[in-house]
Amino acid sequence: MSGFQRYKKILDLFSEERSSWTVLEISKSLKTPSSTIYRIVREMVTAEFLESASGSYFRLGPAFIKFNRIIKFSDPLVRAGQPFLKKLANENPITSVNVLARLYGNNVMCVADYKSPSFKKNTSYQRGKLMPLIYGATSRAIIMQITGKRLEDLINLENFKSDEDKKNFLKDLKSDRKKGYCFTEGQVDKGLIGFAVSISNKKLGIEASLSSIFNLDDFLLEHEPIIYANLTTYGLLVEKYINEIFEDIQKYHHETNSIR
Amino acid sequence: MSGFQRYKKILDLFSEERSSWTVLEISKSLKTPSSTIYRIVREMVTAEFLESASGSYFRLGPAFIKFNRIIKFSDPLVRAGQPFLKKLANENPITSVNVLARLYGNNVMCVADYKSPSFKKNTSYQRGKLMPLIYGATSRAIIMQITGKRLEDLINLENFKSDEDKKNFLKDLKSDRKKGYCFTEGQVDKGLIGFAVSISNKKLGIEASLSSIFNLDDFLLEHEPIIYANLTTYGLLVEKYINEIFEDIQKYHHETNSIR
DNA sequence: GTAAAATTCTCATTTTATAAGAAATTCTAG
DNA sequence: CTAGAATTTCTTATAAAATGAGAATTTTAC
Repeated sequence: MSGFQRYKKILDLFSEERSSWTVLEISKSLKTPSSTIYRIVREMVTAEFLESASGSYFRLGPAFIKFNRIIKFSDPLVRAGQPFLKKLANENPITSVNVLARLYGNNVMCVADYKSPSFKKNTSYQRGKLMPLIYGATSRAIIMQITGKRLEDLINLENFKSDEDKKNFLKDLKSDRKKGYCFTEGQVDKGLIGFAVSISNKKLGIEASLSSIFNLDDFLLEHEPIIYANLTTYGLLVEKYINEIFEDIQKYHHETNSIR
Repeated sequence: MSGFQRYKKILDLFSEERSSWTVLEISKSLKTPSSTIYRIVREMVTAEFLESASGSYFRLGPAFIKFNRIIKFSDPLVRAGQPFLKKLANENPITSVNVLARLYGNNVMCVADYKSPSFKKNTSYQRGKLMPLIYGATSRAIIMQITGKRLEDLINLENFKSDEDKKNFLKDLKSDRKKGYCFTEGQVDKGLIGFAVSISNKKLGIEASLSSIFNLDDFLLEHEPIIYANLTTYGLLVEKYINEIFEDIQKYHHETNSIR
């Protein structure tokens, strides 16, 4: 355990299900002497990445809330896409959850979401949540823009039920790429269906998707063209705004650099 | 520069105004050789605390979104208070911004906010934003629950305009403590007024506040008792829920510990 | 008030980080 | 496609920092 990993391993213990740990628990879990963990935890408390709670428990610190905010207000994808999610929800013919998601390591992470107020069911798509790479339209619209060795590497890390499954997945990917959008049914949450389009910006290294999720029960075939049209329109709009934000950033850096 | 500080110093460069940096810029800014920064940045990219953007720029990584989510769904204060903010907004006699805030080092940080849809002005109170310790009702309701040496230490770090100012501040603090709530006018945002009550839980180490912010123009004296009653009621309710969450956590840890 | 638990401290030893420059890779403009 | 520039990684001896066992101290709980 060295470098940043030393700290990361501790942070990775914290989850929604288990959000507070004592030093002794951490020490056992990482098989590291408690005197060492005490020192590291103290450092992280100073930096506000951890904070002490009651008992002798520690939990994630407010630094995450602060940096999350900075991302929310400066990340080009979130900045460009967030404002459109509500509009998309309002224009969809039936009640929906609308999601911006992107690649995060070997998973897909939701970075912004808007649920119509009338949408009842809980979905797995909420900001900050990791999603499987190979299930759901949201994820598929992201990987369908990746090709070659990179795609191969990503796919090889996944556990397909069978070789048959893998073949089908790759075939679907191809046809979705041609169609320009994805559709899946119940792959992530039962009773829900998803439509998605790709969002990308090479210069900014953005590989993402915009998706709308509906209750299967609400859905009629006649809705499909409207859903598709909405996603396509807003998808392009988001890409356009990402570009504008990119140019702003460039201009800003140019200015700050020339001043120096 | 050693330990976690090594990493923290880099992260602290990133802000809403300046959200992407090249290695060379970081290197200059921290007066550290670029070969060192390259290594550190690479580590942080692997851990997803940074990510590479276009050009040779780096920005904050998705790890913050992930951990922020875990906090949002597990932090007792946020979990207990978040659901009441909207209710509070709806029961207030005039349009409002409603905020949960807590101590964060030597500042106050907003950890949850709900703005009535009809509230026009932008306020400084948004989740993740740091606020001054000595201005605004939101902050005052937090420090008014701190006493003795701890209070002294906190206050001594602040720059008061004059000794007179400091005296007045301490006097106001005393009288607010007696009244049980705070009121300030235009200390943070011009044209806005704030009311706040304390939220605390010793066992969980929570020193926080619940506040409602209004447009001065909308406000009539007859609103005051209603505002005060709402804040007090919801403040107590939030504290009650924090307590319940605390007991849940205790039970959970008791179970998981006895299993082992 | 006291025993147990939590936390900090000490220090010899091991491990890791540092930084200068070389080497390799990636980008860019023609 | 290619040369040159910019970016990034690698190599290395040396300096610096982390480790962990156990003692010492502080805090907590009853």
